[in-house]
Amino acid sequence: MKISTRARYGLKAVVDLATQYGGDPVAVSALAQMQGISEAYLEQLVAALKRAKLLTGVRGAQGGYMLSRAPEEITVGEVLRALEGTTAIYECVGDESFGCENAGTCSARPLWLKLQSKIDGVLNDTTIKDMADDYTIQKRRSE
Amino acid sequence: MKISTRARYGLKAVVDLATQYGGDPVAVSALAQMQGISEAYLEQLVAALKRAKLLTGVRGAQGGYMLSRAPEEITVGEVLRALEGTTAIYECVGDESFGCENAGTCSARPLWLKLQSKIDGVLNDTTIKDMADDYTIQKRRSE
DNA sequence: GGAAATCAGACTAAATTAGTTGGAATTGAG
DNA sequence: CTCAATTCCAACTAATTTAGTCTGATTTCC
Repeated sequence: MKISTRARYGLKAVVDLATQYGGDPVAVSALAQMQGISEAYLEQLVAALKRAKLLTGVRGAQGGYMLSRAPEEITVGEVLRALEGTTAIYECVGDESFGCENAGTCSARPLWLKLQSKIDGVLNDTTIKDMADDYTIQKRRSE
Repeated sequence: MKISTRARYGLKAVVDLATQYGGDPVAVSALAQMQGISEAYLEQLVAALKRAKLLTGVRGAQGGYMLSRAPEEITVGEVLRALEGTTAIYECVGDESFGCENAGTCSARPLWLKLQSKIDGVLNDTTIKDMADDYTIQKRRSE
């Protein structure tokens, strides 16, 4: 039940963009440097976020990426869905009501559903602004 | 953030054993048949549950496995930890306080911690008896 | 003694995740 | 006008994890 590096790097990038919200676009190279990861890899992740319309790209020199909406209007759940496709821990409890013929007699399903709803609760309730704020507080503490 | 088949098959087996609690040991072959999966594979999972002392094995003919404790005294969290090693979605929020040097400035960590505690809440609070009961209700409905 | 079972562990196959590579298209700055 | 900085696109490779098989030894009831 691990979280992928995709999700972690991507989410962190969104939070980093949130701290620059309202300013100039930020290049992927800058975002990659902040996290100490490969620019090419992060580019891929950022592209997925753009496809989901969470980010807006500005092409050409001095270009980069910006949040499409205010940090308080983007939830962590949206970001993870853009990066991982779904937040479902198991197909049979996903959004797209995948029809499992045993759904009626499966003893584990009620648990997976319960767990899933708790998870989605946290994810859909936490915004990027919440995360950016936590970050700022922690940064201040460590200085 | 998927749940492995290991976890699903193993947990289901524990629930199946719960419905026989107090009776004779149940052979892996019988458990495997109930789920329609390979006996050899399930044997592996059951062995992990035995190592964690959740199940007790009875060797020899007429042998099999039994729950070591009453269904209401085994939590889903224990079962998953036995099968998957941990329930941590990411090392840095696991039990074994893995020391990440960036813990102080990592903007994502508070989220992972929050999510992790919700997840553990559900898992440690749901017992095998709860699951077995859900199963019985569902079975009755579908008959 | 033989059949039914656990127990043990190495092995293989499949799938997923992580990351790289190469290059085309766009655009601001000089 | 041209060049450097950048997004954008897609196919490729490598690494890791998960799923599942195979073989065989050991124990114990009948």
